[in-house]
Amino acid sequence: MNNSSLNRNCVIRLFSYKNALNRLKSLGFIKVFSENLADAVGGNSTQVRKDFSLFGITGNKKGGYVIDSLIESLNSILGKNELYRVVIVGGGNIGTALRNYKGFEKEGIKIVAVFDIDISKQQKTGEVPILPLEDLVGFVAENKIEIGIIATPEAGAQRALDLMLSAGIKGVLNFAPIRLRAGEEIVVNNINLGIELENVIYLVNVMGKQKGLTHHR
Amino acid sequence: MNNSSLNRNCVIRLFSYKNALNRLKSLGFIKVFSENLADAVGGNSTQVRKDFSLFGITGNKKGGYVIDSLIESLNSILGKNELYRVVIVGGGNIGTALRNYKGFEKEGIKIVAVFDIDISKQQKTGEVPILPLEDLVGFVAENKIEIGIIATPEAGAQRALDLMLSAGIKGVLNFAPIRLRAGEEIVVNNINLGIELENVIYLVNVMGKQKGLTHHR
DNA sequence: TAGATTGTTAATCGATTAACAATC
DNA sequence: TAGATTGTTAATCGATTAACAATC
Repeated sequence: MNNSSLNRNCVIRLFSYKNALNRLKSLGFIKVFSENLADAVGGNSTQVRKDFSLFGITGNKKGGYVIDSLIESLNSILGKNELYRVVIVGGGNIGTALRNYKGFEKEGIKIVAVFDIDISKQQKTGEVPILPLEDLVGFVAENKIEIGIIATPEAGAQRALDLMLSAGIKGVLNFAPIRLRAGEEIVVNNINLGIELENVIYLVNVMGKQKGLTHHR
Repeated sequence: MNNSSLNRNCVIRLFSYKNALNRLKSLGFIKVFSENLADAVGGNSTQVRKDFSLFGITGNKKGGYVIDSLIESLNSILGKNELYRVVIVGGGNIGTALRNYKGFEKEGIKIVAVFDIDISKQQKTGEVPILPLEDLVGFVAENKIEIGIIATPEAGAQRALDLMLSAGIKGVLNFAPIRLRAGEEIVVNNINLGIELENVIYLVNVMGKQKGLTHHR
């Protein structure tokens, strides 16, 4: 664990392994080999073992890995036995979709509130209320929320980040297509939907000329 | 252009440069230095120049780059003077959000139809109709669509991909949290929202111990 | 045991960064 | 010219993969 290769890609792969393991488990499997896991996530078996070894996870020399205990190890490494509460700023298309997205629940992620400047969008009641933006700082501080999602238009994103920061949020997933200015004390992970789609388009165009070039990420 | 470093990250950065340049242009700027561009996308100036050099883009030894011609070069490299038509499979939260997402238009991307198995969601009229899934293959073939988005639940994703493939689609942006089986002849770019958010959570937790570790992607 | 699989070291590969000559 | 900036080569850095000993 003192190893310096605490690498972003590696962590992402750990999450993928965990997802795949849960799927395998629900299919009734008890054990896996590194080879199976590699297939499930589209990697190679050496890398699976290397990733595990980086975090001190070990299996059985011949018998592979016991799924249950592997999931347990991953959960403890990835810090996921708790429920994570998340707020969203921006109640537009993306914000609303994420508010209703079913995929978060089973990962222990709960969207607790959405904030928007547009008063007409307000919904003070309901399981996930939509509140005015000026309530953000108070709400976050009071409920000790650490994670936020920015789903505002480009123009509102920096302000959203600044508010979040001042409220004590420590990590942000940003969907606004702009690079945000932030200090060292906050984690920002950017998803730019336009760029992701354009990237597919570009690769398709390149593929027209060169042969074969499957791209999985 | 015969250089083999035709690298995914590099292409993504080219898209970012283009976005930043459009922004700078709309602010009235005429020229940029590699240093400015690096700031705008959060990179470093050597990398900017290296990326350009890989694609044969040159500037002026002292005067930096003229924004207009730089945008033009990038557009021709990234293949973006055309309008790209895209279909979505899955009319749930994500699919609907993407259908209405404003950010695509200015990138020359147009969502032309959404397909869903749920008949009750159908909307045959309107600018972006929601059609039954069985119309997908015919529609795509007839309109020569090359790019698709999968926004179905996990269970429907592989079928969606197979249908798209058989209809002649060549590139897919996949939001279903599952690794799809596809041949060499199709580009698949996966976005797993759960994993992206979990990654933020993980980094925040790690940051609690280690100091500073801003993460921008 | 023989075969299969893990865990790790060493080699390779690729991407980023530093250094610097060219030149406006 | 002197200073600043580009474009590119070489060095570094990090991540992936290959090889293989350990062993169940």
